[in-house]
Amino acid sequence: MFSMLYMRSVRDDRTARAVIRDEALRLFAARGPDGVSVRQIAAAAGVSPALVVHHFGSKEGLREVVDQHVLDTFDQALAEMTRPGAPGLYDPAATGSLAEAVLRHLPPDSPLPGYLRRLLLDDSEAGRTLFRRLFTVSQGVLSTLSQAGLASEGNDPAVRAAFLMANDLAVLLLRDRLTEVLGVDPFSPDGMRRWASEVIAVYGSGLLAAAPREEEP
Amino acid sequence: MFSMLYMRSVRDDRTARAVIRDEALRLFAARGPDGVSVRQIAAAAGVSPALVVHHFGSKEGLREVVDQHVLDTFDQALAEMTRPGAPGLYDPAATGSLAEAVLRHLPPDSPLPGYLRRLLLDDSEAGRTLFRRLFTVSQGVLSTLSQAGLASEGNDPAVRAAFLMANDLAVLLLRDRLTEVLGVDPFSPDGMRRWASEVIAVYGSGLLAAAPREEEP
DNA sequence: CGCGAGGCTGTACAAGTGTTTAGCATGCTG
DNA sequence: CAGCATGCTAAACACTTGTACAGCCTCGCG
Repeated sequence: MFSMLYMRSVRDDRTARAVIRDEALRLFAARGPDGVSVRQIAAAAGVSPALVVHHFGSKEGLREVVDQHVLDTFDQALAEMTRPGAPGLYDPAATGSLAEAVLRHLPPDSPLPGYLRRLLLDDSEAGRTLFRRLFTVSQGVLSTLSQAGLASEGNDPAVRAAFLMANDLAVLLLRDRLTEVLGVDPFSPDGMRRWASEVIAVYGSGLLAAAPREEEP
Repeated sequence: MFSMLYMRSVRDDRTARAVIRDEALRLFAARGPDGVSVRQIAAAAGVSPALVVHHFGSKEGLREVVDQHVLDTFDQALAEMTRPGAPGLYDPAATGSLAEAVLRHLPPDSPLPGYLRRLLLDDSEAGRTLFRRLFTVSQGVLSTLSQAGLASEGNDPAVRAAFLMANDLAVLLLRDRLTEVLGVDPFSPDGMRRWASEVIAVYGSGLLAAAPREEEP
């Protein structure tokens, strides 16, 4: 009666496999792989639990596919913003914040930040890969800024690059907590502005420098 | 035959209840409450699973007791190092690192840092309480340093305090990852020295300042 | 048309979960 | 001494978990 094409919603032309992957991504990001059952993923995707196993072999297999998918997506975004001539990243006024830059190119309700957060925190192979990649980028940014005379690599370039990266990631890792105590989401436009302002001030001339007058637009 | 006293090991005079609590603390820190079963906790404590429930009502009850225990222990350590006249914390050369200060007063294999890490990351009531407390301390330190002329509160004191706190916590949250890319545990004596050195440099005069010559003792 | 392949489901199973219950043994108290 | 509370265990419960199996339906190809 209904052809395969009509099995999928008119507004959703993804294959069932892709739907499962996307729903798993969303749920894994929110509750972690151990906090979500195959049945819940299947229900969210509107399929039977057995189909999940059919397409991905096992729950662990699904996790690996989602990990790789997220890593690929992230790499793509990263390549786009570190390509020669890309604006912003090497601008000292941008604080070199990778997290901020990536977030900007994502829909506000994207599950990707949450998933990346878990990758960085849980110790998985994909997480280690991601972290190494980020560290390399951080070292590259610092080196470039240094050669341009916009920053110093310090006595311990590796540690300085790690310090800057860790500070950057901290906002992603503690987002909800910071939102609570500050009363503003640090990833919202307003939050980003306020956060970046302080980061620039401290990175620019240290904690001791007197606060310059706030400029009103 | 054997009195109750001899039921406990000669070298361990804790009550069974305390043993269970401590083992739960250790296992929760390592794998998270959801990653540990009541049976595993009981086995680690050398008791039956039913005794865990007998003493704590439920697994959730046990978690709450452990949460409170950790919070109490932490508050005690915090009170000790923020008491008037305590050395170090307000010393600008100490970077005001709370994490570092607390870590120093703990045995190297203590499960407490790991548990605190989870409290900060998972969103539980105890975690929110802990985070608020830390934020208050951070605000206090910044304010004190400011009044002493050792730092500026910046245009946005709340955000600056949050920034400093988040940076501090990032090392705790990403410890394993940082250890991998740097080749040194940032909480080891050597790691602390290298990390603190860069933090002091950046907080002292910003990223741009030329690196001063490394002083050899 | 016939027929195989693949997407897909319903059912079942073994293992592990948190928790309940009944009961044992010990030490304290009347 | 009698009796009771307490610390503790073994067994069983109801439930959820991941996964295997058998079979249905529809499409595409000969």
